Amino acid sequence: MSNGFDDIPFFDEEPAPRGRPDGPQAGAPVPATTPASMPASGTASSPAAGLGIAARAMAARDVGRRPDYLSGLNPEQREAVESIDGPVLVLAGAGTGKTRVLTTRIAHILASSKAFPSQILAVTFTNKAAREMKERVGVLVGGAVEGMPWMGTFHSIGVKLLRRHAELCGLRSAFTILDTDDVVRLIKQLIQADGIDDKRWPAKQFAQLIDGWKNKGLSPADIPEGDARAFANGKGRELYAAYQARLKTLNACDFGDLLLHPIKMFREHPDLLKEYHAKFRYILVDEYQDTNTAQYMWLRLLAQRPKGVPQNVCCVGDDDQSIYGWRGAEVDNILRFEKDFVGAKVIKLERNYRSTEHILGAAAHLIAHNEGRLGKTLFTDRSDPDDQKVQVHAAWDSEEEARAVGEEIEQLQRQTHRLNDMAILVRASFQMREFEDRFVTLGLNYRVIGGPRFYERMEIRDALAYFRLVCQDADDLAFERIVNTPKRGLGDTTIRALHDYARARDIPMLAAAAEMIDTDELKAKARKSLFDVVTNFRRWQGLLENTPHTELAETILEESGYTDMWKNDKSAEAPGRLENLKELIRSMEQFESMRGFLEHIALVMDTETNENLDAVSIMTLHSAKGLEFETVFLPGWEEGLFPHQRALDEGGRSGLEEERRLAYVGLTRAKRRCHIWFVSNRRIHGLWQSTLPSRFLDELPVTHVDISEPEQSYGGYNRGGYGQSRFDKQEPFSNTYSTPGWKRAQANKTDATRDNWGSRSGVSIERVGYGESGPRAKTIDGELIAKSKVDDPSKFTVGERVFHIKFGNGNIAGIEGNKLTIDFDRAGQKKVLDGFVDKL
DNA sequence: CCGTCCCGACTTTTT
DNA sequence: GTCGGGACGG
Repeated sequence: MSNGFDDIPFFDEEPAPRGRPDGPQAGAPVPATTPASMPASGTASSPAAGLGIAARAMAARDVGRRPDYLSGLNPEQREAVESIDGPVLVLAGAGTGKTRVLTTRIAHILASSKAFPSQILAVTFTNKAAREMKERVGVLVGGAVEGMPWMGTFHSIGVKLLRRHAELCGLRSAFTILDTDDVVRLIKQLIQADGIDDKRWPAKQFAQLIDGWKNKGLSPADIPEGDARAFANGKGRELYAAYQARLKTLNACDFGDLLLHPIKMFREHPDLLKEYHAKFRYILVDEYQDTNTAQYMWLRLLAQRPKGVPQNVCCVGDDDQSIYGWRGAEVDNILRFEKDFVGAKVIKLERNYRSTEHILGAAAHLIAHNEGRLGKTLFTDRSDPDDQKVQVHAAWDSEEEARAVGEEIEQLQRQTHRLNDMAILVRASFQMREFEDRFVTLGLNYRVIGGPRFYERMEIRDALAYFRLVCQDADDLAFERIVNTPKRGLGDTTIRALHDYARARDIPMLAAAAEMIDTDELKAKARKSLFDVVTNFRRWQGLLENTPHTELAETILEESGYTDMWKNDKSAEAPGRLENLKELIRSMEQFESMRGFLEHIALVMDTETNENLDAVSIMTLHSAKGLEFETVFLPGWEEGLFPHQRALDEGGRSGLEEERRLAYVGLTRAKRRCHIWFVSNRRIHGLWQSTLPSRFLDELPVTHVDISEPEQSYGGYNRGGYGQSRFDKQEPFSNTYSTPGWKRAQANKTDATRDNWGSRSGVSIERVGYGESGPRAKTIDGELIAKSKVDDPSKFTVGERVFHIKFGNGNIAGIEGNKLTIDFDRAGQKKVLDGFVDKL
């Protein structure tokens, strides 16, 4: 995937600033001496002098004694921590102590008095990671974390910069952050306003397009002509520009803008950028493999230094765990680090402290199938004959899979393993349901991580719209959301009239409403309702500064009739919604103002889980990154699901490699036990499909993997079901997809994609004994391949009548190796492995 | 203005 | 198969 860097003007085309920027800027204090020459003992010139007494005591204590935080680090980790000056790339494999290195490094910088806490820029991807970093740095350096305002996600730091300098980007400081939902609604309005058919050109799709452009750091003028023409009868660029203009009038930003505005601002105001150069003495970036182009540009701007001054940038990441390519992450960023930051030191962390040698061996062998990696090999000293190999299990269908996993979990539980130490990691969230159903039946505690989020609930979004409009009366999206919620007799007609009036005069809708009630353009009833709405909002806005925000929030929800609306609602969900609203108000307490709260809610989307309950975790592989469990279950290793068909169709080879990395992430979450499952039949989109084992199973090394025989299941490979996926050229799911998108994808399928399905002909094949008396499995270079019948002549003939346990009777329409194409009487045409059908 | 019915989607997901 | 959004009719 090309990222189009060559087209992007980078800062290095501008002259680099020379020498130290002028004296300390407003904001954080700057040490009087250059960091390099600063004495290591706390003197008047050390950062401690500028801090409070507690912090000073802390600093003195840390500086005065031997840094014992360094003990317990292995040599590589230690080097990563101590190489403070100049660019450093830490390639940290799974479970090699990445977070520890990052946090210890911060502690080390502080302890060496090289910078104030406020002079360290530490960026993460997720709030979860930011929180964890904060906690762990806190353990090391105590209260000094409080003085680290620049530790957070790319986006939260972006907001902070933007709030300070909003006017440089044509915004006011109280700007609203729109979430995806708002963005789509807004775009839809624009598409319709332009007279474009919004059926043919869905707003959602365009929102994703814009998101993609923003990920690449492209503003409307920069997008490739082809892209611009490809949407809405060629109006893509105009639409994007109109969208940006609209955001400005709404005094709003989308997530992409939180990065793009600062980039633009820094480029246009080099003096301002210099201030931040002086400020951020040390920059640390976590999960560097997940950065997209915009983040990369942002980072390079901030890391820029005059010639001769070291760029104190430390990026930590793992190219093998890059699983967010689909949302714009550029693995290239990490692969190119040494070129980008001249003189960079690259440190590999390969000693794994998490998993058994079997798990590591399996994971390493699997990931070795990827090209385009920097190449790390994890190792461990840990070797215990009792360690279990990675277990591969077969099941007839997903129901049996869930049942068997449930049994395994109960058995572990009987051996006094805690449920908290177990996780089920799925490829796609629809897989979760079967496990949930099963666990409900069993009475087994579970928690689903990453499900629907609190803030996405209707009542929460409604309430937030009220709050947003009070804080920022240009927020038309909020206005439109709640102007008729609860019902006030302000329907489409009224809203359209308001909208037109507002747009014609370029004023917010709330202001338009205020004006329109004095005209006779609206019916008396609507006018009265609107008058009430406007006076309410004016009053609430008046209360904003001097009323405690939780109290104000309650007032708003009461006076607007919103709580009453749910109190009068007889539906089953109503009490829950009221409860959620209470919860919302409660959660506001920890913020100092309503604005602060709104910002938090826009940026922090995760809901915390109840750690006290002992429960099995169920989550997607994506959300499992960064976590670890004693026992990990990996169900659904079937072609089409994992690797996912769409990843293959749309991503080609790199799509497949990303799926493989996902598998790698899954395996490396396990500390001691790892169970992989595949099934022969899965219901997808409501239809039963016969499936083939994932090619990733073939890529596991025999030495670290056991195949456990299903006792009496239909679909064990004893029946021949565990077929030669390596040689498989069919698309197992193809029969079920009939959507236009799917057909398009099929039509566009490239040869490159095909190749990935293809054989590895030329690789030597040998037969080795497998297990004691179990079935014999083939291996390729020490890999499993399924028991293969590829050489056997088929026992079936075309036209023959056969029976399949799930699909019933049918006629054989074609034979390809051991795969049969069968026209079933009821289920239509399907491809099935011959092991699953019987002659009639 | 509200409710019902039908049609389409349906990988992963942060911010 | 199931859910959600949109269109249309009462």
